[in-house]
Amino acid sequence: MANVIDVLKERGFIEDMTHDEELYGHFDDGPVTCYIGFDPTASSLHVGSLIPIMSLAHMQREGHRPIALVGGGTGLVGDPSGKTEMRQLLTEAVVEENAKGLKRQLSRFIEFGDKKAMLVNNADWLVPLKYIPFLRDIGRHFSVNRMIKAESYRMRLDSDEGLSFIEFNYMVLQAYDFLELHDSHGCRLQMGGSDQWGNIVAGVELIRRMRQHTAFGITFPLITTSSGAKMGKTAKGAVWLDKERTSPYDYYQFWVNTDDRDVERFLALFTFLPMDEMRNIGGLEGADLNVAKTILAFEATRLAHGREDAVQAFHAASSMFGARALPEHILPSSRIPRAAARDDDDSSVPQTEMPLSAIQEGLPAFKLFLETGLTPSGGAARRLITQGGAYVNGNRVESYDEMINESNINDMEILLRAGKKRYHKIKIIN
RNA sequence: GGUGGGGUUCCCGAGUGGCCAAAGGGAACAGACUGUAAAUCUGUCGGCGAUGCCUUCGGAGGUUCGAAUCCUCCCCCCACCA
Repeated sequence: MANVIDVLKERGFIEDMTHDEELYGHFDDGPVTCYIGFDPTASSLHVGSLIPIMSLAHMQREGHRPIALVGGGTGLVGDPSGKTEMRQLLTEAVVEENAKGLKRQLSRFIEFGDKKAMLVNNADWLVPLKYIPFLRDIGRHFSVNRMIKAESYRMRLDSDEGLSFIEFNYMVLQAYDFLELHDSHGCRLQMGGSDQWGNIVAGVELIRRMRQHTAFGITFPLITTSSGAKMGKTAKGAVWLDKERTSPYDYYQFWVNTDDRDVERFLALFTFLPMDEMRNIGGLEGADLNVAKTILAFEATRLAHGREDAVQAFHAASSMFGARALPEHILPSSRIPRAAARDDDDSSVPQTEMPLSAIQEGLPAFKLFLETGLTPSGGAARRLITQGGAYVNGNRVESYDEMINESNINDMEILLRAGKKRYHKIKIIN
């Protein structure tokens, strides 16, 4: 079996790691327990968390045991790492609620259960901590001189905002988490984003000092798009893994719109397709890359939402943007339905229902765009139409007060389009 | 506790009585070009069934024909001093 470190390295997951040689050996010695912490700051994870999630999934696939740690306790404190502003502190109730959603989403990627992956919540051991004993046992191993030099505090120490004492403690608590998991589950590897380096190393050192054990750390690169933006942000905000917040259709669209230059890298990071198949697509150019994007979008959507939703999103895309031939030899391991590239199933295109009577009365086009949410305000709808970006059933709307009525209904539907690629269907009901 | 500097539209940031729905930049949106890509150029970018009306410049009052701009009180942030 391949060493997971090689797998992760090859796929682009590793930015940095502590003691490489020994870490390799650690994995050769048998199943390894490793952990990653997730902030329960929101009730859903977003694509920004996909790197850690996928890395845990790879761990599990290679026979190791991943632990997903929900930061129910540290979430009450707030991690200042790499943040310019102090976090809003969370209440315990909110954290608990968010932790539930987190587990549900992680379950799509990782299998939890006996001898499998585990989910722990650090509130369980952090909340009951007693201040004085904690300071005496743990606190004394930390040098303030060193801490204030840590990169993770630098930004805040230099800024006008400053760093509050509660946040200053974050590193110590996270180090303690690592120690706790080391003691209770023999966990000797922590992974995390590159902004977590300081926190991870703090844990590694704490374990060495208190237990005389070597522990390890791996950090992931910050994934940015080739155009330089932080990945996973769109106009509407974060791209969520929760389908109530980001529909499978929108999720699929997010991936299809990947920058040319990112396709190969993203396939490696966000799908499980074998690496040797990816080398072929390095040769693809221009429009041919869209095949690879289609498969990337399909696979990513399948992982997050399941095959059925992925197929639907794929069909909807074919229906709206045109079906595309998907040659067998490109990424052959993908189970995307290649031959049956149907373009008649647009059921996952965003839609709203509207009573027939409302249409019979007729209403100006800009109202329709406003009511479907394609534009945030009436003014924006007027602007869109004035600038020539609004379409009804494929025909450009010429003026914002153009009346829409029964004559625009096809098959009990009206298809609206805003700009080049935002579609919305109106279902007419009696 | 004292002194000084601040809080402006999504973000940064100009504006110190009318010419201010508020410069400039970023983000975003639309058009052209395209491949549901990038880059580039152009336009838009508070709300409203709209050549006008309404709401906005930390909050509440006040002065004035007129306030983001002046006055009073309050809230919050920062720096230095204690």
